[in-house]
Amino acid sequence: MPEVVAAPSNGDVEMTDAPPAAPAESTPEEVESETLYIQNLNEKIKVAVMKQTLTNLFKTYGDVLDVVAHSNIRMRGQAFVSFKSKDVARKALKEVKGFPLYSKPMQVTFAKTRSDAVVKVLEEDRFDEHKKERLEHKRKQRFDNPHAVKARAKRKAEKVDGAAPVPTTKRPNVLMPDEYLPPNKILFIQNLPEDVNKDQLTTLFAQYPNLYEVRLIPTKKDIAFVEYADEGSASVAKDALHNYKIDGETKIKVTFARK
DNA sequence: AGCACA
Repeated sequence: MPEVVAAPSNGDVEMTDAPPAAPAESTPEEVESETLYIQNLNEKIKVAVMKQTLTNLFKTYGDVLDVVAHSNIRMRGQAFVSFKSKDVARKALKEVKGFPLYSKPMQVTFAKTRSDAVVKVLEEDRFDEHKKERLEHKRKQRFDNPHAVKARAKRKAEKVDGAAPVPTTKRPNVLMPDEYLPPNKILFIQNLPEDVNKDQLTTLFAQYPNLYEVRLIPTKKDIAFVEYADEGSASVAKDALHNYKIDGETKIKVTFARK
């Protein structure tokens, strides 16, 4: 379970001098929403963990009403994060866009449709109606699915041709906290007491299967690297030993190492 | 790439 974590940026507030005049040609001016649609999420991360992480990350901008994510083919790598207002969503979008969560820069836009959670809070009386409509719409989509898919693919293809190269490289404004690193068979141990030795650590980490090697850093006595045979084994040990009180008092920090 | 909410 990820811990509470620093916001991705220093929270600089920008004035919203909205330029409503000419919709930039290749930028089909997005309609704002209380909900953000996030893409390019690391698909190795289990959805429960991802949802928890997103909640923690986004609550620094305002109350998070809901986070929806699915692991099926069509929906994996994506999530919907709902706030109580568009203002909050807009601010969050600006600051979080391009932020590398679990090593993958998040792609953030406004969601196309209204979330149940938002309707529930903003217009509770219409909630049932909203849900009815939504499900109705879903039924229809399913029905004429094959056509829709083809038409969509075609439009996409055309669009790609004339489109300007997408500026995929947005430099993150902050360094990724350890907790957001993707799984790795190597663990990074921090906050070790000065006097631990290799044997102690080996004994500790060998409680969990497939330990491969423990490496101490001669010059930095409070950190170490612990390697397992595979990511799964490393992950088990990490979950078990993160915040473990190694000498009865100092909690060690165990995260995946950076690649 | 992919816009959901049992």
